[in-house]
Amino acid sequence: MSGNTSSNAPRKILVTSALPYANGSIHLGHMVEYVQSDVWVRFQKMQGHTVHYVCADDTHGTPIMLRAEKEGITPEELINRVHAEHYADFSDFLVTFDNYYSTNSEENRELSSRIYRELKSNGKIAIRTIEQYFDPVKQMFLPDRFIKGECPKCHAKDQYGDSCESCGTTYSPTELIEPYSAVSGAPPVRKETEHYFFKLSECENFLREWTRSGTLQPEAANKMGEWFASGLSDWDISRDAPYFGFEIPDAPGKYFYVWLDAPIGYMASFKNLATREGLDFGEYWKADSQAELYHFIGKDILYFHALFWPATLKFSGYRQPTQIFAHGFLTVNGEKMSKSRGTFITARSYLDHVKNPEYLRYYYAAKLNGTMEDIDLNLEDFVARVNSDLVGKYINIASRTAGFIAKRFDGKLAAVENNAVIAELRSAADSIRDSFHNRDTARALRDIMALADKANAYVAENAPWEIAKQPEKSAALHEVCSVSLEAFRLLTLYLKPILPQLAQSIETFLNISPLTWGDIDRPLPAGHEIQAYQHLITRIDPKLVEAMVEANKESMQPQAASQPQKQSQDAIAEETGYISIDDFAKVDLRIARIANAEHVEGAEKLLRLTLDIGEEKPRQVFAGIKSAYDPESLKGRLTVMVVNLAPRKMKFGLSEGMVLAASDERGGPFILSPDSGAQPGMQVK
RNA sequence: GGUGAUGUAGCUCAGCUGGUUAGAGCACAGGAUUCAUAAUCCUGGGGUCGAGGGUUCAAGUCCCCCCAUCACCA
Repeated sequence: MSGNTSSNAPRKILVTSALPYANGSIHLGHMVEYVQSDVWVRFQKMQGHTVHYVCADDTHGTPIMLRAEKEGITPEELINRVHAEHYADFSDFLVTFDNYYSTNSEENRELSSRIYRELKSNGKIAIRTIEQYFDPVKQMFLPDRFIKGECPKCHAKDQYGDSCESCGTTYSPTELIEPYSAVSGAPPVRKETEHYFFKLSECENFLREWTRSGTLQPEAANKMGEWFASGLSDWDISRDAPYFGFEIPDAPGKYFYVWLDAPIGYMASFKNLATREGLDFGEYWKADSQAELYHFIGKDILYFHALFWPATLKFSGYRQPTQIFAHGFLTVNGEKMSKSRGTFITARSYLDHVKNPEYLRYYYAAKLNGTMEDIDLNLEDFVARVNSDLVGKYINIASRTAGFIAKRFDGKLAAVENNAVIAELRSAADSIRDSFHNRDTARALRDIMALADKANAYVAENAPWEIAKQPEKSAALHEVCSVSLEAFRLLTLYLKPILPQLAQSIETFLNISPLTWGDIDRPLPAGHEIQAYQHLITRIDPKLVEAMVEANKESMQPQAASQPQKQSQDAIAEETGYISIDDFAKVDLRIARIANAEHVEGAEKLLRLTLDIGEEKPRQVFAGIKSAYDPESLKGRLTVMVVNLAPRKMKFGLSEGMVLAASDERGGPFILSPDSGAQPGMQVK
């Protein structure tokens, strides 16, 4: 995959990142991909190539429709709001799309319709009657994820229609026992309907060849082999109304399945950009295009991008992707992101707490190696690594030498010719370039940081602070510091795709124009004047990371059942029915002494309790236990109360907590009593 | 269940087509240094390379079989 690295001819490159679904926030798992592709794009731009980088929100489908309905807004309002959020998140992470569009656009409607018509005229569309579950209350067909029921294999309750989270079995929703609609709760009925299919089974020869032509990573190609082995079946590309999406031409009431128009959204986003900037759309998308097309995706959507997408393009007369770059998932502290552990961190939450997006960009880049392996965000390692690499090693080189240039040489540099350290930094350029090109930023950063070590060793060996004490060695001091800053300039150039903002502030500090790859051989000249050094970056305070994790724990409100997500990292496993110990710990239960209990005038069921839990002022709690207890008998008793229940204003006054009592049809309520020895205020846990 | 991948020092990871005493960074210990919002430099401890078989003169590196983790199964 390094075939093009040696060529310096300017190339035309179109890059995409996967379209995030407009049904949720961007989280740190998503950011892996956007950081990876943004770094690659910035690197290619530094090489002098013409690069366009486009993306869009993926806006269609049943989940969007239902979510908007639940919020009482139109789907358009929902996707507009989410689009703004997503765009802000990406911008603040320094991910610079040339266009961030929406699949719900006229360009996309036109392109989707055109492609469909081409597929149809090429005989690749079939219409078949299928039987599908239908929600009789909601009057709609139900996607698999919206049907729940009992697993046919392990008999776990409330499993989704496509697979069981308890035993891992996959099945079709028709196999579920006692299915019900996740939308209305009603038992779904089987109903026939006509669906449109893309005849993928006829594309096997083409796809076998295409996947062997260097378009995929070796691991991805292995996956493909597996799919070929099991045979390709036709792809259902239609959904019935009601559906938020594009209606299929000449097929009233039938809509394109979201996964049909989503990748076409890449084209539509580019088309919108092309119109705006006067680019030739056809030059990039026609069948014999010489431009290069790269898709960055997560391994979970390889199937769509490596089978459906190239086949769709091929049989509608367009070019196919040059390469598909799949990456793995993100784990946090070695585990799946988890809301209860506070490791399900949104991009916004990271920005709010840790602030600087370049720390995370650096850490991700240090982990990504161009394969489909998962990467781990170990939060302790994150802090240690960023602090020692960026602040300790890299920035420190400037920090320890720039002062002398200002103090002793009016900010002007000396010549740096024939220096061994500089020569070594330069000679690494090709290797670093290849690593970037191959998306092995982990290797690139290992090499770059090894060079930073060399530069620091150079500073230590030459001890400018020693030379500075000897006025007659002024020239030597000048040279050592100038060499160090030239080394710093080269390191900055190498790091620029990953740390664009920091690089920019260093360009200002060094008083130079924006660095490109060609500047490697153009050192800071003798007499060049630099700005006074001021701090460029600060260390991460581990407390900020801790606070971020805490905040994400707290923000886990028991929101109504989260919508199914296309992003498979969305920790659907949260719905197993169990709560974690952390969840339980949120309930602050304490032993309370009933200091007073009395009837409430006008209340049928309530008693007013005055509860002593060791606080200065006893709590007033209304409890619905009048039917079972005489107030006098309660006075002095110990019981258990929920202390941190939000105070609630009731008809008879403010209730500042709740006492626990048991009851069912057999009787009650019965309040709880602790064993003797318990004291008011003790925590129950 | 099938398939793909991963498992190397406390942590995060390198180890190309098998070849001398298995490496780096961080962390840790000792020393040096003090220009800078305490960083850096030198030295050191620490690994039966997931377990077990096998091939080979030689295996972290190839083969087999287990175990664990992750993912995919339209």
